[in-house]
Parts: sequence; structure tokens; C-alpha cells
Amino acid sequence: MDYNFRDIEQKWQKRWADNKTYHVTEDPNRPKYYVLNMFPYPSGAGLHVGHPLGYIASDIYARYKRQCGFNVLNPMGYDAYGLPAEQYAIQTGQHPAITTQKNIARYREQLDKIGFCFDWDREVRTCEPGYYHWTQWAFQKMFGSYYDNAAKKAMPIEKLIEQFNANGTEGINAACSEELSFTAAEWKAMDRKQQSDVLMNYRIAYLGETMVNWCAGLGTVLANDEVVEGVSVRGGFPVEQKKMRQWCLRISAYSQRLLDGLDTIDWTDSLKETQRNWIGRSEGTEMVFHVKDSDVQFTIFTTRADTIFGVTFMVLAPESELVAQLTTADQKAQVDEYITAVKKRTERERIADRKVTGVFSGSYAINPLTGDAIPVWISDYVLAGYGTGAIMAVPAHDSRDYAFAKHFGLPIIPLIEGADVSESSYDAKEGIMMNSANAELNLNGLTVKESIAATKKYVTEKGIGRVKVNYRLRDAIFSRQRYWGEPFPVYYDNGIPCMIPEECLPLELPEISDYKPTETGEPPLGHAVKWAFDTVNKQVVEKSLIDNKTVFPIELYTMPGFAGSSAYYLRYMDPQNNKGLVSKEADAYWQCVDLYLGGSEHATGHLIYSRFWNKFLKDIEVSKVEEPFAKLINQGMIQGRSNFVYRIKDTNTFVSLGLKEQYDTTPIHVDVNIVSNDVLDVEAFKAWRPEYNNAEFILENGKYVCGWAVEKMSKSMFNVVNPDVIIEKYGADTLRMYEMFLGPIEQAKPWDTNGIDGCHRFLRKLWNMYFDKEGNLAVVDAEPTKDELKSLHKLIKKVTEDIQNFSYNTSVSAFMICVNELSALKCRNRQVLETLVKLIAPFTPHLSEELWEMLGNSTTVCDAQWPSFNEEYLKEDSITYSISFNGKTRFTMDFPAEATQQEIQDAVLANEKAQGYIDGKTIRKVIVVPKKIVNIVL
RNA sequence: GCCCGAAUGGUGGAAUGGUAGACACGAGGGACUUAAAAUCCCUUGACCUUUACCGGUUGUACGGGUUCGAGUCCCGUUUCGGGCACCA
Repeated sequence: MDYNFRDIEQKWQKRWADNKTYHVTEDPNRPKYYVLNMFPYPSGAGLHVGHPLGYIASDIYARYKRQCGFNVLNPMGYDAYGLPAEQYAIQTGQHPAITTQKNIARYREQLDKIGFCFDWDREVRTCEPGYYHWTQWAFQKMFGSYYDNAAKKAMPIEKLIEQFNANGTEGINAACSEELSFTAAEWKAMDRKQQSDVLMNYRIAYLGETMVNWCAGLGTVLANDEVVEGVSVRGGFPVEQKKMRQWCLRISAYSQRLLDGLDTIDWTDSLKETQRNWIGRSEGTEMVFHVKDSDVQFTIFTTRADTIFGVTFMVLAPESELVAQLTTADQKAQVDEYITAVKKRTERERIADRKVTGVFSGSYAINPLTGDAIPVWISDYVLAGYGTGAIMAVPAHDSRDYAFAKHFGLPIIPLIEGADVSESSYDAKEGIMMNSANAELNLNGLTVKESIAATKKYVTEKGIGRVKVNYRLRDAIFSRQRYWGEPFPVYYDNGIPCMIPEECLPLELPEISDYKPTETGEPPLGHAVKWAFDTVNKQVVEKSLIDNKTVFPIELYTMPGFAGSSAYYLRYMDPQNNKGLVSKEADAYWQCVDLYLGGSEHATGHLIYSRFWNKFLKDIEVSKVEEPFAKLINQGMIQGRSNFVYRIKDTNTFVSLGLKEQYDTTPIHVDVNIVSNDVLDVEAFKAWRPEYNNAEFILENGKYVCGWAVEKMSKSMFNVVNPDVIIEKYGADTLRMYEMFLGPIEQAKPWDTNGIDGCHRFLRKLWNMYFDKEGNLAVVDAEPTKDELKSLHKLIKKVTEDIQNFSYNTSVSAFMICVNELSALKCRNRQVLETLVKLIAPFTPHLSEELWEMLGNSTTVCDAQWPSFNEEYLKEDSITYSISFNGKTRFTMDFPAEATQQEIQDAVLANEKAQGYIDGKTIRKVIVVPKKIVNIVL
């Protein structure tokens, strides 16, 4: 009987769908396991063969866990908001919802063919009102919260207001944009707008002024890569650095928790390290410097408090508010000129072109330890957004300060013994201090480490400064001037942002006629005038308590891509719930994702935002756990394997790879789908493109051999392989096996269709084991033989271990070895063959179900209990040891399996003596390697 | 520049410090076949030796080291990949 994978796969996919085989419900009597893939953005190109890699890997794990008795949640959905659909809409006028809908249908069709155990009843789409309801809701909760540094959690903003009413800012320890100080009386005296502004300083979702690339000509904010030499790539309009009001999320408040949480989760070290770098915790000292002949003082941040005696100048960021205060009249012209020049440069240009620039402010600061007056400069190598936007410069021990000092001829004072600073600075944090003493503090002779501690202690006691931890993590900018995203549930009352009442959510995205910005420079939602009116005045004003009949402007920004993907794993737990994001019961049952699979490209995006979002939801008691993803595996990218033909220059003649050195050739990408084992299908090539109709070929051995290279899988390289094509030719089970066989999941590897035959042959061979020549099921009921049991239990052990370690590639090999062994044994034993079906079921579900049914089972194999192995069967009767002298093997000896190492050693030595091999030699050591080698060291 | 990871046949890749190259592809040879496909068998790191068998040397990017024994551990170097990048 032939292995008719097409019929088998269709049959089972239909049956699974009809019976809702993979539908899961919360079941307190069974342990849960939550497997999750990062959900895809449904692009117009459809899935290529690289996309399902992670889905297959997690599907195998989900199926394995299910067979182990777990109640497994394995959902799938779509990250449906995104730029490509919107760009397409601008070009064609096609509504992004329609494009997205189409793409999702295509994705679903492709996914269904692979045989996943997804519970499609739990599908989510970020662009559906029922889903983004809860994205908007979470945003509102963030708006209504502040972060209490002492309690280390988010609290309702009302609590803060209470405190303001009672004591002003006295005793407040909250995360904020800038430190404020006012009394209760002052608070009460503020009007609504002023109070709103003050609260913005504390809210977790807040409107803040941030630096953006603003392009007036296009009426939008641009990303850095959309700007070159101060003009927009598209249109060539001038672009300036501008502070703009944007919605932000105070993710920085969670820096420490985001950092600490990393120690509690099972992610790869490299990914954790990337997140640690991104959060960028740095422990240092803040010190206050007074300005000479002035009341002004300012604070700097340094991690090298020990170098305070080597400060020879100070530097302010150009954007710093201190610049205006410290610039003296006679320097003003120069400073203004410098600031203007800096403003024109984009972030990108500053990084690309690192020539030293700066200007003297005219002021001097007083070194609090030496009393020296030191010049204050302004330079763009100091960033406004980090620390205090001002630094103390120690050119001897900081390379950037050194470059600046050399350029402007400022003094350099070495502070570490033996450090040669004539050519470059000495940045290392080691050595013995010198030149570092005043009447009260003497660092000379101490190590750098000791000096930092001593200086911290000193400045703290003297009130000059304090110990401070800084984080590089910035608050997330949360608004976009785009159409295809979640609308903000916000309207403005006399400039004060107000939340649309919760009962009016979701605020639905309106239809608009034009996806470009409006003529007045507003985001695309500005076209939806009627929507704004209806929403705010009918839905909001009439339904809510707001007693006003004027038209309120509504927020026209939309949310960024990461908004919808930040809590989707919670929504899968309870996707239809219209009372809340997730019910207490569902959350309590599923808790967190046990296994999360996705690409490492999300290390500093989605995986940070999501962790932050979850921590916030935990603070407001929606989610139960601190960390959403207990274990994370980054699947490696599947790269493309491109093929080339070699055209002889200025001809239409193509030369085979082996002969191309004899000609002057140009390599040309050729569609990998008309190449097999690097041999070109010449006729298909001629038909591929009109210009190749008359192509001629110089062959080798009658074949045209193509060159190849590993590149990114992309249309332009003609190396995209569609899973549908593979499935049509080999079946989904072969595809699943082969994707796993390619190599370790975490590793990037090229897709090479050439190897797939091996996996397909294996499945056919496996299939044929169950049937005789006439095609009848040919299993016999009998006690398995010892050899059969040994082979089988070796496999159970290996596969069980491999699945737990996610080394599926070696599992596939183990299956191949076992099937070869069983074939050699002519195994027809029902018990053995049935167990084999269970073992391979996670990898090849369709084939397994079919065999399982043929073997007379009425249940599905996906519920069949995972077999356990018995060490007894794995035991050998005797074990062959290699006997070697000084590592060189001489001969072998057999020993009973239960022989101890001592017995083996004694027996070997007795044999040596009897044979006379070791007469007159000194034996230094005898090493018995378990089950392998006896090495006699002379 | 800083941090992290990797390097094994023609290819993808195996190998708790213990006989390197499992398994698979490709290639070569053979069987079956009118032929092809399919299937099955043998060979396949390099080099040397031999009519053949048997055998030997060498070999996991490079140079050292630890060890009876190193692809694996340690030190240094090179190359490639990834992340961060004026973060004071």
C-alpha cells in the first residue's frame, strides 16, 4: 500500500477541524501548559518555508505535552496593524482592512496545510474592535496610574492627587519626567489645565515633549533612516529636530523590575544580555557644581566620582536648559550659532560624523572639592536625554573628554600612577590614584574602586552629591501619525486630554477617504471629521456625565505597532471575553506562557514592551504573574540558498559552473524552483523569461551546473521556497520532519530543498513497515523480541530527552536509525509498531493518525499516552572494551555488563601479565572509561 | 570601539573530557529494469602503503597550555555572524 500523503493529510485535517480536536478549555483537574509563537504580521507575500519553523517546533512540543497528559493551550492569531497595508492603501486606495483580511485568509490557508494543533477558536486579530478594546483599555489604565517608587508598583493617580491635596509634593517618591516641588496650597490654587500638566509628569501613559525628526513639508514625523543630510529622502523637504507632544509610556519607571525579572526566567543568556544592555543600568554619583559669580548651580552624573580631582572643564548638552542660563553676553552670538548648527544635524549624522565640535559658554563652574574655577563648554557629544545632560570632563581618563581637550587645547591632569596620557586617555577602571587630595579627602594611593567608594561617601556626607542609579532605557513614544492602528480613546477639553468613558470603548477606527495627512498637516484621522463629532459628542458627551454641548477635538494619533502585541498572550486565555481583557479564572489557570518561540529581532522591542505591559497589568491585578514568558527560544532565521547561472559577457550564452573560469562571465540569479541539485532545467530556464528564449549553454557532462550562495530569502534573489509547493510534492509530514532535521532550532541555516528526499524516503519506509507486499496491514500480536525492545526503548529514551531539550534534529536521526534497525529485524510486532506511531506522532501527526486508526484504535493518537522507557531493555549482556597502552589501542576484550571498573582493571592487568606484555615496565595508572576503553599508562 | 555567539568532510549537521564525522544530502560504483522512475547494496575527510586484503600517518580556523586522553577545558590570535554604540 502506497504512502498516499495527500489523501491522508486532507482526511485528518478535515477531521480535526470537524471534531474540534484541538479545542481546549480550562480544566482544573489537569495541569496546564501554554505554548506560544510570536504571532505573524500577515504580509502580502504569504508564508515562505522559513516562517513555519518555529510553529512546527512549538507544535511538536505542544503535541508532546498533550500526550504527557497536559492541558495544552497552543493558539495562533495575527498582528494585523502595520505599515505595509497602509502604504499599499495610500498607493491604491484599497482599504487596509481589506488587504489585511485577504492576507490573513491566505496565511490561514497555508497554515492549515501544515497540520498544526492550534485552537483556532481562540484566534485574535489586533485590528478587530473586540480585541483593541482592551489595548485601549490598558492605555487608559496607564493614563490613570503613576508609579510609586517606594511601593515599586503602579498606583491609581487618585492616590497621588490625595497626597497633593494633603501635603503637596512633600514625601512623594514617584517616577516622573522632572522633579517638581509644590505645597498643598499651591496645588489647590492651580486651575484644571495646570493640574492636568502636573499629573502628566507622573502618569504612566502621558503626553510628553520629545525630540523627533519633524518634516514640515510632509507634515509628519520621520524615522532617522528617512532623513539624509537634513532633508527628507522622499520629496527632499528640510527636516529639523523638534520637540513634539507625543504620547509616551513611562517604561523607564519599570527599569529595575525589568532587570531583576531577567534572573527569574529561562531565556538564553545572550538575549538577557541584550536586554540588560538596553536597560543599561549604571550606578554612579550625582554631584552639584556651583557657577562662579552666580546663584546658578547644576548637577552632573558620573560613574567615576574618583576622578573629580582631574576635572578640567564641564560640558553641557546643546539642548540643556542650562545653556541659556550659563551663556554670557559676549559668548551669546557664538553659542547661538553653534546651537543652530547642531539642530540641523540629525541623530544619524551626529553618529556618522564624529568630529569634535563645541563652544565655550563664557561661564565657569567651581569644583566642589578643589575650589578651582573650570570652564563650562557646550558640545553635542553630551546627550540631553541621559543623566542630567551635563558632565564633568576628565580628559585624562575618558577618551571623549580627551579628544575634546586636545581639540580645544584644554588641560589634562593624569590621576592614575603610571598612566601615559600623552597620546590617549587611560579609561580603564584600575590602578593606583595620584594627584587626588584636598584638606579633607585623600585618594592618593587608593585603587580606583576604593576611591569611587571613598568619594561617594565623602560627597554624600558633605551634601555635595548623592549616589544615583541611571538607566539608559527611555520612555516609549506611543503615538504615530498613521491611520492603520488603534485610535486613542482620548478627546481634548480646552487642551486638557480626557479619556473617553470606559463604557464607550472600544473607540472604533473610522472609515476615511484619504490615507494621507490632511492639508492642514494633521494625521490621516483628521479626515474623519464626522467621526470625531459623532464619537465625542454623541457617544461621549451624551453617555457620560460631561455636561457640555461643544464639539471636543478628538485625538488624531494612533497607537504604534507594539501596542497590540503587548498583551495578546493574555487575550488568548479568554479571547471572547467582553467584560475584561481576561477573566480572573482564565488568568489564574493559564498564568503565563510556559514556552514562547520567536525571532531574536524582537529582543529590544516587543519582548521589553510586553514584559513592561504585563508588569503594569500585574500591578493593577489583571495578570497574576510578574513575567509573561517563562521560557523563550529564539528560532534561527531560515536563509535562502540562491542559485546562479553564468552568462558570458555581451552574449546570450551561459556556461556551467565548472567551466566558467575559462570565460569572462556575469553571475545571474536564477529561480531556485527550476534548479534541482544545482542542475538547471534548461528548458524551464528558456521559458522563464523572454530574453532567455534563445539562450545557449555550454554544458559539462551534459548538464548545466549552477553556482550557489546563502543569502536572505527574498523575491529579488529568486530563492523563495513556498511551503505549499513542498507540501504538494512531499506532504506536510515530510515538510515538518525536514524543517526539524535541518539543524538546531536556535541556529540560522539555509533552506536547501535538495535534502528533503531523505526525510520523505524515511516516511515511506516507516509506512511500509506496517504493510505486506499486497498492501495489507501486517502486524502480528506477539511478545516483542529482545532486540526489538532494545531498539524501541533506545528510541523512546532519546526522543523524550531530545524533545525536552528542543534538539529535534537529532530526534529525527534517531527515528531513522530505529526504523532501519527494526526493518533489519523484520519487525512486525504490533506492540512495538504501535509505540513507534505514538512516538512519532508529534512530528508527523497525519501519518501517525492514519496508522493509529489502521491499527484498530478508536481514539486519536494525539491523546495517546507518551510511552516511558525501561532501562532494563537497554542493558547489554556484555560490553566490549578497547585495551590501549598510552592511548594506543592494541586489542579488545569483552566483559559482562555488570562488571565493576575494579574487576575490569584487575582482569586486564592479569591478562597483560599472563601475555607478558608489561614485563619490566612500570604501570603508572590504569584508566577504565565506562563502557569504552581501558587505558594502561606506562 | 564595547558586549555576546560561532568556526568540524563537497553540503546540512552528530559527538556527558573517552574509538571525531552519527544521521541525511550529494557524488562514485553495483543489483533489478527494454528504458526511466522507484527500491536495494557497497564506497565516500585527506594523505601514504598494498595487485588485493591488512595496515599506517594526519585531521575539528590558527598558536600555545592543562590531561593518561581535548572538537569539547584554559590562555592568546584570526575570521565570520549578531547586538549596542558619544550612556559620562
